[in-house]
Amino acid sequence: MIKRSRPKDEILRILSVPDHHPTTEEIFAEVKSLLPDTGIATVYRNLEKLTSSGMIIKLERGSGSSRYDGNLVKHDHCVCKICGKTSDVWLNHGLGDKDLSDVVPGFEVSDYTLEFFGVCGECAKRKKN
Amino acid sequence: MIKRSRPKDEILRILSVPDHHPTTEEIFAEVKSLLPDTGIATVYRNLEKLTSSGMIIKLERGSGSSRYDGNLVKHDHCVCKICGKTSDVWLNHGLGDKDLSDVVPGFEVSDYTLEFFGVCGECAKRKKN
DNA sequence: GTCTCTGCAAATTGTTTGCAAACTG
DNA sequence: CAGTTTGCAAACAATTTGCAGAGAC
Repeated sequence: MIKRSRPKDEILRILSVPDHHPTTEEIFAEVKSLLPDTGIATVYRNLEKLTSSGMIIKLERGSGSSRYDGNLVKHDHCVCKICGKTSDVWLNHGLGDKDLSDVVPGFEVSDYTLEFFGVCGECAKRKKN
Repeated sequence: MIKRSRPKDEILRILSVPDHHPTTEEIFAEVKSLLPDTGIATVYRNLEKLTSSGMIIKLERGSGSSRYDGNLVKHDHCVCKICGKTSDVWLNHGLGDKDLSDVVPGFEVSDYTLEFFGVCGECAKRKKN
């Protein structure tokens, strides 16, 4: 059974901002600014609990701190290779409707992740100068 | 300038096996079985060098050791949520042909990753018993 | 009251780095 | 021989865990 707590409420509030995909470190910093004696372990434990109970989505990063998404409606993301900034992408590629179960023979597929990699607007501008 | 070496050659040989996506640890174990005094750092350094020179592809895993792919032809993967086994997926979703540059406005997209998650045949069988 | 959640510190995991010696072209 | 690569050990970064006390239902 999952109980409420101040840190958990704050995390959910932070992740309710549209198109916002903060890293664990960023979430920790924001929670700590409001609840100063929050430990990083609490943030990790809450993010894990919320993810496994399906209330938020974990965006696993290859390197660096994981990011999280509070929007449960299926969509994709684009990730800046330079600063790591992650934004929502709403593309109709048809995968969302497709019956994933027979996409791969002999594999019970239940979900997918589509990520675009590139350079975000700010980093592109910075590179020019 | 990138020079050849026994460990590097072994890594490339291991990754030339079709539909084989070993983790760093697995690659290390296989190289070490042939070249017993290979250090793990050598494997990491070679994988990084081969990846950045475009000779192999790194499959970043959210958790656990990264996997690598020696097949440079663009394709997708499916990943077993239980054992981590990763297999090639050749699907014509049209993304490969699409001009990625205008998939996301204000974002210079240069590449994408599509991964399916589910349960592989072996793990499905094991779960039944 | 019971079971979950918390802060803290220590432990783990996957990866990277500094160094002097060995190897490659 | 100049520049790259190696093994080793130590350093790192992100995350997880053990514990005793505080908090939620």
